[in-house]
Amino acid sequence: MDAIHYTAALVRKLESIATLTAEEKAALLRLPLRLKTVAARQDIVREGETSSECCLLVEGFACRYSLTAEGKRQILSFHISGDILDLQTLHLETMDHSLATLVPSILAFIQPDDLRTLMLSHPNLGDLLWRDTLIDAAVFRQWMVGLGRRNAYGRIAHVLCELLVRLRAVELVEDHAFTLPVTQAELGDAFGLSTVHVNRVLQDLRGDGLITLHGGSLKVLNWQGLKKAGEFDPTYLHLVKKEAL
Amino acid sequence: MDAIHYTAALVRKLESIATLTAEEKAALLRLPLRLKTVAARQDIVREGETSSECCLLVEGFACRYSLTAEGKRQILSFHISGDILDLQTLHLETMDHSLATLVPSILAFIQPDDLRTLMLSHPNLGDLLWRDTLIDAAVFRQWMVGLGRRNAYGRIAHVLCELLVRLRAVELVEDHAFTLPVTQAELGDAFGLSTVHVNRVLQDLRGDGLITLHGGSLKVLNWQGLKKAGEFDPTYLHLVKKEAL
DNA sequence: CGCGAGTTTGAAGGAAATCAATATCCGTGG
DNA sequence: CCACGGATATTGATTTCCTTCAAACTCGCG
Repeated sequence: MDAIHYTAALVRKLESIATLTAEEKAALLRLPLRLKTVAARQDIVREGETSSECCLLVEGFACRYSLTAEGKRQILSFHISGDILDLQTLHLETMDHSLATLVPSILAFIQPDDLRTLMLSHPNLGDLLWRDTLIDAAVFRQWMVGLGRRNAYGRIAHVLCELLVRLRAVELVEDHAFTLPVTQAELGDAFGLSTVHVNRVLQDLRGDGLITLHGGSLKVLNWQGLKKAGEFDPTYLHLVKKEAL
Repeated sequence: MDAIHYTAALVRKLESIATLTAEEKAALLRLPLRLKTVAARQDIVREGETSSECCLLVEGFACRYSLTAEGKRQILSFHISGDILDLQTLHLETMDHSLATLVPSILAFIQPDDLRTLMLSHPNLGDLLWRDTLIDAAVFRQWMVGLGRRNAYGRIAHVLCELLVRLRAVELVEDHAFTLPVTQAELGDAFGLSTVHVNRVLQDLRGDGLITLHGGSLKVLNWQGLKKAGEFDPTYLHLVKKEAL
């Protein structure tokens, strides 16, 4: 990340879901931030806590998760550069789930009051943040469809599509390839699958010539095929620029 | 529903998640409404449509759902009296899922502009509506945990707990009993289960003395047991009055 | 080189789906 | 008031997808 403006990631992300005026961009860039670098696999906020700041993921990869009584983990969403992780602290007191980094990341904490001031002076930005939380909810719903009604192959294909489109919207995709810094165990936690089965499904996806995946880098070889396998329709992401898909 | 104020259901619901001033209540009750009665199992809005009004469920039962390519349905949430069904039309253009009634219902349509005017004059109500959409998202997340990490028995137990608590918050529960106007097929669509399996799980729940269910009426016999079976913790509903649970 | 996290493979077991049939409920009209 | 018909619920038998357990393998790294 170039050093100039850490909120640039946020601007770029918000521009992917709406159009900003120059003044709005400037106001976003003026937001006071408290920066923090965090190692991989560290909790950012934990279920039950009352977090007093909103957290912007400037660079890195994070996830939202919840633990069941037996200690099983369900990952609820993945987050990328520019995502505001806990906008909900603006309106809800206690966290009903946890947030954690997946790789070493740069976080920027924003005072809720600064955000409120910003929204008062720029109502459109307030609407835009609300829009962003609604899109998050749409992503949850789409995952629910996968968990409830798609088999493992379709579920994994679907999220890979989702990640490709979201990452491309913030210009983190090059030549249909992106970094997926997630272990197979974590993929399993995200889709309610065992590590073993995730592994087998990934092999199928490779065998069917849809993707390659090694180290943390994923490349989509057959975008049409992957979309079809995951029944992926990007409408729910409500991006302004429709992708050439 | 007593005829006086159809928005009373909304006031009661919002009061379950926050405290309202007298003036705020009055402003809500002044909202212009277009009323409509709808038969059971009718779509209210369909995926892909652009809905131009916000829909308040005054009385009845509704659900949110999505269809996969093979025609499988995933129910995403259940809605009860007082719920605003598509607040998202305020900020998102196209519906990424559908809404339907489950029983004959009374709907009240509100013009987004009326809502916007209301929020301008009463910023707290705007915050409150935002809070409501955040709570909806929390409910989605909780269902995801169920779909991904709980077995059929736990999933069903969990939603029954959720419905009891939500219905009690709007005073629709008497003596641990409420109407659950949902077929076993619909429960299956909600939890990613087959009708057959839902049936077997319900028998287990009955056999374990946790509930009775006949016709559309459900009674919780053993609340502690049901909560335990569903690992239910009502925190995520963010209700103001904590229940005596 | 050797260690450990992550990945891969094999075999066996289980939760839930599917298929198929029967039973029950409930509203409607005779 | 009862008989009928369609929707819903129940039951049994079989199959499938995925889990669990256990072990071996690979790769990056100190």
